[in-house]
Amino acid sequence: MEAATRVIVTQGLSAPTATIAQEAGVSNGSLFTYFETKTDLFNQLYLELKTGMAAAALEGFSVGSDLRKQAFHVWSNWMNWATSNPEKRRALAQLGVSGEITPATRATAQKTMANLAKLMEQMRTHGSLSNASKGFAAAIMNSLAETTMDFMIHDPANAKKHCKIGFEIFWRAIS
Amino acid sequence: MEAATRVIVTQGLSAPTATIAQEAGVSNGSLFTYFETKTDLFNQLYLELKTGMAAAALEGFSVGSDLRKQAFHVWSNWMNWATSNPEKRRALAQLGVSGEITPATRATAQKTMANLAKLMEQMRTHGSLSNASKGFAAAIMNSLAETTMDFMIHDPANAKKHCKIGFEIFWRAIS
Amino acid sequence: MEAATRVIVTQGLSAPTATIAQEAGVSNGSLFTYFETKTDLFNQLYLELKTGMAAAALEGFSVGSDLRKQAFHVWSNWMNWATSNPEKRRALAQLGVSGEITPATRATAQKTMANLAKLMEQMRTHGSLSNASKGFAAAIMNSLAETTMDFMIHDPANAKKHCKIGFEIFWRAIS
Amino acid sequence: MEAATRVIVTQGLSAPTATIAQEAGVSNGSLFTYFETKTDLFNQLYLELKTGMAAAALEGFSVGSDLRKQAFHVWSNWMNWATSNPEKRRALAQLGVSGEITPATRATAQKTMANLAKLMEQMRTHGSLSNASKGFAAAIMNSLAETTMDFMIHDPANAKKHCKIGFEIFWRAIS
DNA sequence: CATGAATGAGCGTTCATTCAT
DNA sequence: GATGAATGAACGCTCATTCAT
Repeated sequence: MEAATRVIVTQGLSAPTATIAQEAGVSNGSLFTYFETKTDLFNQLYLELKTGMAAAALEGFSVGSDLRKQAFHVWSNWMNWATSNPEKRRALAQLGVSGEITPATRATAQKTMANLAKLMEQMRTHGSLSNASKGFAAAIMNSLAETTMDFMIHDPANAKKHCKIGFEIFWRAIS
Repeated sequence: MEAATRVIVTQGLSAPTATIAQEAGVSNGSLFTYFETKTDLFNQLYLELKTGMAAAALEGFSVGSDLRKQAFHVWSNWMNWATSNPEKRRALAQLGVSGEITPATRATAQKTMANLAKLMEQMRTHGSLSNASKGFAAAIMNSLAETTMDFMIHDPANAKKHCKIGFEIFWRAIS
Repeated sequence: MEAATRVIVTQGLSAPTATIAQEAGVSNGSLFTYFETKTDLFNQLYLELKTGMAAAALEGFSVGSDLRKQAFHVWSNWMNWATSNPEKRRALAQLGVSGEITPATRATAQKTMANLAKLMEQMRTHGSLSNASKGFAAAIMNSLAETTMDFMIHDPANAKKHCKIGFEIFWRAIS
Repeated sequence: MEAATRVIVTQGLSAPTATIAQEAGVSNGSLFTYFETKTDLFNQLYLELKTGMAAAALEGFSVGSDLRKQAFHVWSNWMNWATSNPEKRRALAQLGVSGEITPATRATAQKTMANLAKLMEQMRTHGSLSNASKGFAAAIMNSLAETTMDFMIHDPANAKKHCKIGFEIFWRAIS
């Protein structure tokens, strides 16, 4: 999985399976002992990365009274994960738009983000997004987070500043 | 170009050039009379789509006193273009993340969006994004617009509603 | 023809017909007004070059008493042609080994060299090659001449010296 | 290699790699397991054939007092190799003029012929070619040998006679 | 289970040739 | 006769996948 992540980042999804196997230190044939097809590998990887991302975002999360504090906690975790794992993030992004990921995989991935979704839903109902649909609100929040990550990774010198400004925009947009 | 757009949407960027040629009603060889390579085709298409999108967004735009009105005009145009040309939008999205588009093409494309960028910059300096960098602000605006488009296309029944809500979020985020 | 000669020398026989047409200043289609196929062009060119070479070699040739003088006259002419027309020579060489030249063309080409063949035959019968077959003797003479040409063209500074030494070897070999 | 030799002789260097693979009894893809490119195959084959030829020519060669005997020994070996391996010889000839053989390959091939070159050089310095350059002398000797081979293969009935006459011409030319 | 050679379908691109204008 | 766009067969090469060892 790690090898695949690295290779996808540097070579894209069209990278030969042989390259991934080599990067992982196994023979090209062995790769197919663990993954039936290349697509299967991609789906498993997508799931693993997404799950890892969700777990990281929710780490240390506890339901509390102050929604803004909860939100900022998760936001920080998320940004932290992104800046600490830029490769995973890029691989995940590539996989997400690739057309190789089955609806089933996407659905499973959604489930691992259930708690995140719950928090978002809370924010939606308590703020100005209440008349937006659930999915729309979540997508908006997600896109603001992703954009912030992009800039934190792209411009690490000002990462902290971007993180803070990003959250402020986020909060203003939804509250 | 139209054929390529259609094929990219249904089959992705890895679609055979022969398929694109067939869709265009010409022989596989003829495709290379017009485009030196597949990559060249993709770059030209990207430019055309992006230019078309920018032109659509700015149609009927005139500098006025009320920034919100200007913004809403462009927003509406943009959403209109997206819902009227969902295929172009999807193809453009795929091309944009593909790694096939050269920096030169991206730069040229940026130029066609100069007026859009100017408007965004105005909004940034006159609102709460003034301490965000220019690029960051533009990316935020763009991502909100893209997310809104997604939902308008995905859920056409409520397109108008999404459009309006999207703009409100947008305006709240930046003002 | 001239264009084809130039292109063959620089690009080889696999050069596109379009390139030859361009070099000749006509459209790719026009080439096929004059030559039915690429192979046809090659055959006609081969014939023209070979004929030209033979004519050059025999220029000013007159039957006389001294065989050595006659031989040297032809030899000099031949070497002169080769050094003055290195491109023609190289093109001719490429065509000769190409498998594109039909037996018919080769036969016709032979006929244009009839006088040269006659002289060679005279030399054979009057020297030590008399017990060699006619074709063998001619091939030997030819190969010595070709080798000498190669070195005259390759090392133009010593062209004259190579020419003289080559002839001496030639004369020693056959007399 | 053998398959390639056979195919080159019958179809030329422009023969499809698939044909060579088929002739070798492997799939078209497998060919590229052994040779990175078609050009690479040609270069390796050239080297193998040239090395084989040199080895055959020098077989049983020992430095002795009589230069003529040494020369005739090598000459006989060489002619023998040529008549026993007409396909190899034709393939080698085609490869040699093809422009696909890199200077590096040619240089390596030269090294395998070092002993042959040494013998030729001895003959040059001890005979009438002493005022010819080293390369020129070698080329002359080579061309006489090649011409003789051609006729031995072309007219097998008189092969022995051609061989003997060829050597006599050769010896007369250089001594 | 690991290996890596073998497979062969598939793709981007080329180019001799045609033919409507 | 000249043009050059159109054609489509052909080719070199790649790579996901298989399978004997």
